[in-house]
Amino acid sequence: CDIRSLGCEEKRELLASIEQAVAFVTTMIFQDGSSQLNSEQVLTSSVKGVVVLVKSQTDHPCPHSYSSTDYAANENDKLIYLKMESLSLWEQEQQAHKKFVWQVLFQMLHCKVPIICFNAKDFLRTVLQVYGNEISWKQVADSIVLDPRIAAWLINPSDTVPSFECLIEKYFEKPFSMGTVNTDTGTARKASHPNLGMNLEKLYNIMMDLAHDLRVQGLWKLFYTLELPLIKILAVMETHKIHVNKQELKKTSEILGLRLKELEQEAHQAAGERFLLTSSSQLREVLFEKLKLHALCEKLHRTEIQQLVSTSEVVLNKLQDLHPLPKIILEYRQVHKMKSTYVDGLRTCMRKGFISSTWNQTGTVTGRLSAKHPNIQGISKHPIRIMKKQYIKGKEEEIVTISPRTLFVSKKGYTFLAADFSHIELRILADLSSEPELLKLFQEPETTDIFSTLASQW
DNA sequence: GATCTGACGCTACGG
DNA sequence: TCCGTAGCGTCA
Repeated sequence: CDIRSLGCEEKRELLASIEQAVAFVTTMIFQDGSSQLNSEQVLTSSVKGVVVLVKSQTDHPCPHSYSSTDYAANENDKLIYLKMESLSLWEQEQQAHKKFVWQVLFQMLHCKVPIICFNAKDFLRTVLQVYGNEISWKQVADSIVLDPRIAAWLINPSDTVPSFECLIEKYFEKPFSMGTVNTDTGTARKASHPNLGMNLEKLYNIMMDLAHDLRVQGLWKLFYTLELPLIKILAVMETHKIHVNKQELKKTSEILGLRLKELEQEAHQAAGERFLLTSSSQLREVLFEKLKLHALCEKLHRTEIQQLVSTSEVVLNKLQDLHPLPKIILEYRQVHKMKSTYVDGLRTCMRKGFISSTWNQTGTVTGRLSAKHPNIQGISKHPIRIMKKQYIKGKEEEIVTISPRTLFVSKKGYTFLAADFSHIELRILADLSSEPELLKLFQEPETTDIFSTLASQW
């Protein structure tokens, strides 16, 4: 039911049944009619509302006891729709509706019953954003959330983007066709999701099966104590914004652009022809077919796929003394990377002077996190120094230092703090193994680089 | 002719 | 030292 149509008494009943629920299965619905269960996640489309399947106490004490193909819904289960978009209706009515939706969500988040959601992080972040004034992140952090996608990834980490359809195929044996979503009319209502209730029911069963598999594989503790709490942490992180120095960014982009033009001219002069400096194949032609520099240097690294002589940093370093061009290219690449990725790239990620990365919990095969837009884990540590030509009297040129990390500005009254354990895995290994040589290494305070010391001994 | 897509090359990060 | 990420770029 759409909760807007409920009377006072029915609302009370709904809250009561939420109190009694054994689980919630949720998905967000977007303006274009798609849901979180659709594989083509359209993050550009804004959120319309949330559909919740409220699972009541079933007659089956153990959810694993029935087969995966049996996804008949319990008739006591309730399917509710919480509208979240704000339309220009009567102000008062809207406020009342928003308040009741919040009551429902608040109760769901607090009743110590699992909320099952495919891509739970996006759901929690949206709740935090919509109800930012009424809710503290601590309240979200207290909730119990299960995400089938993360469970599936933990079982098979090389499958980094398991879609809902893939999970269905896997856990319901035979291929399954998603309910066709009415996208051609912009007014797709709940009626255009005839299968949504069934899909949520399936999602519930999939989660039960995945939970079973996790236990069998000894991964449950990892899932429950590490991956699940992390969902909420990442959701909160994504609602926080980092201020970026916009003026400095613009100024830096211009300085770098000027330097690139200078370097391009120098390169063309050194090469004796015009060519595209950013094209490795054109550079390869100049260096090795025209100038034949590879003849003067043995054992040059080749490219991975085509096995051509590489123009990588390693190779250019070796060619430095043979010709002026390699050195120019090296500087060009350094400056170009700085401009395209850390300055202009950062600017495209900015909204109103701020950035906030998107964190992917299931994006790697090694268990690590990854970040994008911007990839905050990949911002260069090292400042670069460039010559800035200044046409001011008495000052021919000056050296400007550009360090990408200083472009991020902490909130007023706050400061960025970086904290990290030192060689923690190796310390744990030393402790657990009691290996004498390893222990000795940590007891010697003068050891500067423990990895190279260790490598030399191994 | 303009635009999109996948393959490939290069380079930053952390560990 | 090498691996696995993200991102920018060219080219067919």
